[in-house]
Amino acid sequence: MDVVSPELNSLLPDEIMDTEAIEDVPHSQPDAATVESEPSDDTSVPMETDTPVASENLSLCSDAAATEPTQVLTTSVAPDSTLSISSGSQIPVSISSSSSPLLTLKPALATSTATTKTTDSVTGTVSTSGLQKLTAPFTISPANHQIILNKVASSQATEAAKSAGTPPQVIKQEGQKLLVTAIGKSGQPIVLQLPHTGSKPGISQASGDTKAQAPQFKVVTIGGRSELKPVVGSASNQVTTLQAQQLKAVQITKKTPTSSAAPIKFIITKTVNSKGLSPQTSVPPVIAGRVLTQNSPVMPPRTITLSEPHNTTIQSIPGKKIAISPLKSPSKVTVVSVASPTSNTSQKSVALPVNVALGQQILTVQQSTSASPVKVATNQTAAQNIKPVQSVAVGGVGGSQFKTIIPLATQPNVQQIQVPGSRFHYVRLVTATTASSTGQPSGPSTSSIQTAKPMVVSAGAVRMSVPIVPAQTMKQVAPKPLTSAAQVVTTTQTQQRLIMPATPLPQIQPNFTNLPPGTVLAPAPGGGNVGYAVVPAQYVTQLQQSPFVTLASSSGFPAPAGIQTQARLPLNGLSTAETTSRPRKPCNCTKSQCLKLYCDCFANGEFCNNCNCNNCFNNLEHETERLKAIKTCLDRNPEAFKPKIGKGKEGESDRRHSKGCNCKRSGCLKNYCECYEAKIMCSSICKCIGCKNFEESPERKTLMHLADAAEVRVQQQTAAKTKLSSQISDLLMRTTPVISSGGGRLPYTFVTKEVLEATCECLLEQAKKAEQTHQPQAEAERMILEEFGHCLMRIISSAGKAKADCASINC
DNA sequence: GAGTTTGAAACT
DNA sequence: CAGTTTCAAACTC
Repeated sequence: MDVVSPELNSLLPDEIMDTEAIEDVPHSQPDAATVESEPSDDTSVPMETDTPVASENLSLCSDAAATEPTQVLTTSVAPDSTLSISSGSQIPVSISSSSSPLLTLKPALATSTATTKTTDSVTGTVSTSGLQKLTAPFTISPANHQIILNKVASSQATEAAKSAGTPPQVIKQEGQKLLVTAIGKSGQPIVLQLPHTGSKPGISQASGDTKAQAPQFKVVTIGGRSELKPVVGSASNQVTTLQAQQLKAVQITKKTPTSSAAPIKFIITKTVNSKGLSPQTSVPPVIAGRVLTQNSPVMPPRTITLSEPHNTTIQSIPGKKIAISPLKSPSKVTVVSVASPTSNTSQKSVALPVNVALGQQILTVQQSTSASPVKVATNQTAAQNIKPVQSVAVGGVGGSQFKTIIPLATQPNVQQIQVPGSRFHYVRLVTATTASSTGQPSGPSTSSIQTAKPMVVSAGAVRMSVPIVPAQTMKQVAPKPLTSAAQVVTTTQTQQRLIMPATPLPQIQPNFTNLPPGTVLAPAPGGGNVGYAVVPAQYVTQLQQSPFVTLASSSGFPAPAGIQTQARLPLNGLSTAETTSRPRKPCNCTKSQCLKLYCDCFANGEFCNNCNCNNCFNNLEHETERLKAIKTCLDRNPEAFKPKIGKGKEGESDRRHSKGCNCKRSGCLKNYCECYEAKIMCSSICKCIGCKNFEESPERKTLMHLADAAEVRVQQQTAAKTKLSSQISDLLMRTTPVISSGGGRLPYTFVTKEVLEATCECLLEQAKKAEQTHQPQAEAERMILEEFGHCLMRIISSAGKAKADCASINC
């Protein structure tokens, strides 16, 4: 779907063009031709919050205090149009913020015209302040799912938008509008437009009511086939002019037509609009919604236009566009935050690059495998005006990553970090420190800005760890058909790697191309305006006590198991249980501040935790320094954070060191050698001297045998002990009544045949160990006796404990 | 636990 | 790119 004309596309900054498809939704003027089932204005049944929701429900809810300005957006969708990810299934999508009631999009049965009537379509309450939780319960089809959350901060333009070419407006953070769009049946793109009611002068509009009115709109296309011609973006119709409108368009195409397994992209857009929501206004800002149906006979793409009328002002939409990299992953969740221009700012049609300096708020994580291209165009303004946004990407296909977003104490702004050639999309969240300079601070909106909290992706207490599939290519690539379902959950090969701190260092944009997957967004406590930091996924476990941003499904809406259980997904090839249970080896750095690759923690992309290091800077409190260090390392070696051990040449199944070792004295048979440490043999790329770490090496074989024997012994010993413990426990369970009734038994009472056998196994293992290590007889006896003592102690301890337990039970 | 050895990382 | 220095882990005693 080509929502964006080539010209507009060309205007997009290259940094953000790594998206497979970027759709530009220019002036929003839904063309009648594009909208098939577009009723007249009178008949339009817009999105009303009161409207009984059809099976599909998209709601953004916040717990925000009533005092804070909020918007509730409700969208009604034509009955035939389905807003469900999987066929027929309900897809409630709710974004709730704790601070304030949020936006709710309810697809209604009636189709709404694109008109900008205030009463039409979507009404929303947006609270700009307070921590916002975003709950996105949704049904994800097992296969390619994408969820995109867009948070757009828009302010009502106090004045009519100036003609195109005027300088871009400054975004004022006074309120937020949250638009949630989701779901199209397979092959049916859904476009959500939010035109502003206010008329825009100076905008040439070919036709349509909505043209003049919609200063701000959002277009979200979901599920549309890639090959389908985009409903929006055609020259004649639809939402077109960027100049007059604050535009955010997200288009997702779904190639797989029908099956539930078909890739589904779910887009949630949240717009922050503070101004329009003045408390005095009796009528809450209304967003007119329109459902547009494409001509496609079989899988008609649908366009839902949500127009948000601004009674007082017209929002000019600068040409700023944020292109979100194409979603290759079958499923993904992306949150995009865009600050809407303030009222006074002039409109600018020029597409502005999304970059850190501009303070754009885009958080996108995208997977490459899924075919459907996604384009997102958004308005963006100065960073200080941007509202915090958190995005979680759920990637499905292999190489997926876990990302966890942790809310910051202060509202962060999302900034997209461009990593040329990177498979990943990085987003930096920067806390907005100041209110919008240009915007007219309305009472409620202004206060809300200060109190605005980062939007939390889920309301539940569930810690979110979402696998993210890296975008494979930076260039626009024709979407590939999604293949299998349930990839989201299963195919994660995560590795803990650092990404980037949220420190506002526009100049620092390290090349993360080679960063391994597995990242976490975490708050940067000491980071001042640092909103979020990308931290190793493992570090999330360190922060379990802290409030996490969670992505949870509503109670009534069973989220995919993968999402809720992502924290348990494999990490670095190991299950979470393994990774968590096996503590990372603490570092002992003293001089490097743990900001050089000398530090294993840093090299592995981990924060130091429970280490013995001195003057450690590898933590959230030193995000700035850490970021610089990361950049330095990447500048020196772009692959610095890549795993050193990778696959060998094509056709080779053995792993091998990416650079090879340089050992000179160790013979590559000690852990000094990275190859040996990784339990791999040296290869031709190694520069080692006197290497003995090769296949036929007798020394190596000997070492390996010893190591294997030791490992076996350990395992056997562990098993024996486990068995002993279990048998003791079992015995205690059986003897409990005796104890309770008899008033106590001596420990030897518990030495049954089973216990005795287990004890003997332990002793035998100890004897074998002594024998294999060629211990003298005295030493062997000592080891055996020592083990025997341990066994006895365990028996006695268990017996005593059981006795105590029984006593307590009797009491 | 202190000291030594080692090789990767960092530096020149 | 090569040589040197720095650094922290691995190892030894």
